[in-house]
Amino acid sequence: VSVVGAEHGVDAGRGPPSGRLEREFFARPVEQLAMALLGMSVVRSRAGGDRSVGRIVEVEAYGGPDDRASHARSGRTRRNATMFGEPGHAYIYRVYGLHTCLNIVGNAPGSVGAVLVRAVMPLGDLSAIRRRRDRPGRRPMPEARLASGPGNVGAAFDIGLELDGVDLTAAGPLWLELDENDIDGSAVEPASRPSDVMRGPRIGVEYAGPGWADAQLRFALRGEPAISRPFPPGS
DNA sequence: CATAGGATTTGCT
DNA sequence: GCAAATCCTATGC
Repeated sequence: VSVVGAEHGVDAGRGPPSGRLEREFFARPVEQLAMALLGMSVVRSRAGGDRSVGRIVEVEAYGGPDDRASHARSGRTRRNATMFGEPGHAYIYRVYGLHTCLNIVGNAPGSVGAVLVRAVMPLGDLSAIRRRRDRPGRRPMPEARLASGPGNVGAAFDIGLELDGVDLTAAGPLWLELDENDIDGSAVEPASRPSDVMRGPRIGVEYAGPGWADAQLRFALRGEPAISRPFPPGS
């Protein structure tokens, strides 16, 4: 894994080797990619500003036009165009008129898909994240709640629509790493512990109908406090 | 061109 | 537990 990030002020020489995930990592079926993303670090670097880091703990996989729960279900549109592009880019969309959600474009060659990041455990620059999330006059929320839920991920990491299409493998405002700020070492082999991964139906896709609404495409690291909503018993 | 509703969150009842 | 916030995409006439 190549070491990058100096252009954004990252101390690349500290700790174990660390660097952006590269293109090949994303070029696989979204169901696999979703599981592999659990435990990875997401890094948001604002020009001349703060740098926020967190650990991905919950994701959902969305497929191509045949997936009736996916934004791609009606084919390519202006909104979802990024989903149909190259793996390793950020697909960002607005929901309910106010929240922005972060997706990571993946897929095997010739396929379409993306992984929705539903929850992140904040690891770095907590004050910057709290500045964007805590309400003045109200009690600071628990760390695990700061980026719990797809809309909260967008708010906590200052991910706006202008980041739609950003290449996550290139120097820029947003990227992913294997072990950046991995304080306890538990993210070293993110996809190698199936028993530590919970699996269940995706959230908020009832409209998709049988076979798609209940497809087991939601994944989370078992026991993580930042998980947005409970899984069905036995997950 | 009009309109329904959404891969959600929050605060109030 | 429920409804408001809020806007733009998708769809149908």
